[in-house]
Amino acid sequence: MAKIETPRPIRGTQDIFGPEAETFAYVVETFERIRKLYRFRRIEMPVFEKTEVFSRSLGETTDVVAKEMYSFEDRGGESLTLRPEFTAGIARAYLTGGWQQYAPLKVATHGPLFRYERPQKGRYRQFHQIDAEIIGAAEPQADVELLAMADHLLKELGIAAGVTLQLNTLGDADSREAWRAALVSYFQAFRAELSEESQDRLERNPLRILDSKDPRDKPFVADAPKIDDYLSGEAQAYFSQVCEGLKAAGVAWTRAPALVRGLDYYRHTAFEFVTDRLGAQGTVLGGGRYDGLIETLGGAHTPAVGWAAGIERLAMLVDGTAEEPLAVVLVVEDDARINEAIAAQQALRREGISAELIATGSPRKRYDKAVKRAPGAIVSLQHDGGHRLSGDDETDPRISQILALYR
RNA sequence: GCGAUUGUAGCUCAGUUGGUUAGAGCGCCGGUUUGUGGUACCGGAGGUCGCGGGUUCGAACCCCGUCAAUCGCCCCA
Repeated sequence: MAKIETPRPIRGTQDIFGPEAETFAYVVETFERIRKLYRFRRIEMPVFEKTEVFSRSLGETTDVVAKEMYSFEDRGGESLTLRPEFTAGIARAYLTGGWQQYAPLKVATHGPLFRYERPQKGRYRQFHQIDAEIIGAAEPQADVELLAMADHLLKELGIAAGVTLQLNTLGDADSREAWRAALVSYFQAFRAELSEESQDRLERNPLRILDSKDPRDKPFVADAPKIDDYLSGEAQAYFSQVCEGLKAAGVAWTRAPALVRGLDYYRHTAFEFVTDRLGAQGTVLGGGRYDGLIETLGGAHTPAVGWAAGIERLAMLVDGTAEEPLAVVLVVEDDARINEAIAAQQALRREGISAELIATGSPRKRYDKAVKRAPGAIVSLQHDGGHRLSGDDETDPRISQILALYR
């Protein structure tokens, strides 16, 4: 048989193993615990949807739709897309699954997402997020609850130090539009002095100029019109209720007037938990209120707010989570005793004591292998029919009891 | 799509101004030590030096191309 060249993994995918996989699981388990505490209901979502689920909601940002999504045709010629985010799919399910009856609905999920991007630190083509949404709640308390949960989660994960909550409001639809118009006319005046990217953004996505990294843009950004001057009374009241609620909940935050969302369906609250420990990819958890989204999918006007966080990025901030220590290693020094060892091993495991068996390779080396596993106790089954148990004083007394049964 | 950096054993890395059969540690396999908590000794297997081309008497090393990884730009729903 001709030997083939081993297929390479797909760019931007990862095989997660060992301590990293443990940390990944730790993040998910912690999220599950917190989400139950806040009474968010678990949902499971399909990994792919009709392309329009995502393209409709993304609207005019054609770059994203055309270049950043994993889209393909199925055998029936229908365009499908691997989900690049949770929110649009959840909004679709809310409409097609009759979930309106549960409104206001608090839901949470996690799993893989796919974006066709060049991988870099903390950014992969298949990546994983945890996600929480409140659908059908228009009041600022919903924003507060979601933010409090996020803050709580980061603290439980032990990564809150060095992470700050940046908070902004985009106002209601009118406020947002007025601000946007003011930004466009402001930047238009300096057009030629802006970076090429920002000149481009002026047409496509003017709000994005505010978080340009180009030093040529920074001086103009500093003096750009502020959203606060364009907020309607209602929008202002909404934002201050969110701020007051966060204060009551004991959640610290800083105002980030340049924090924006590019898509039109975002309203009011926008937020990101940011760290400086992850290089250029500093956002650890982000979200906001998307009151306009569900309408773009053909539903009734439905207020909603949510956030998502990259599991990989959270895991990078968590101090290494070690694999659970191994309780017992059984060393078979006499091959005739292998079945005796298997029986004892299973008995230990049924008692909830983790156990491994070493019975391969040079008999002389087996004990050394056991030592390297760093178990709580080593049991060697010897040629004379007896066994020797070594371990420290904390060794589980059940071990001796169980072994006695399998002499 | 663009830029920078890096590709040598399963892993982490040496490898001199270009010079004979390309090295170490760890891991793996075997032997010695009859061992009681990661640490000893001896030996073995394992390498198209990312891939292709070029320069040269001679290339892991220099040049061109290509692929991949990492980090950054763009984008960030």
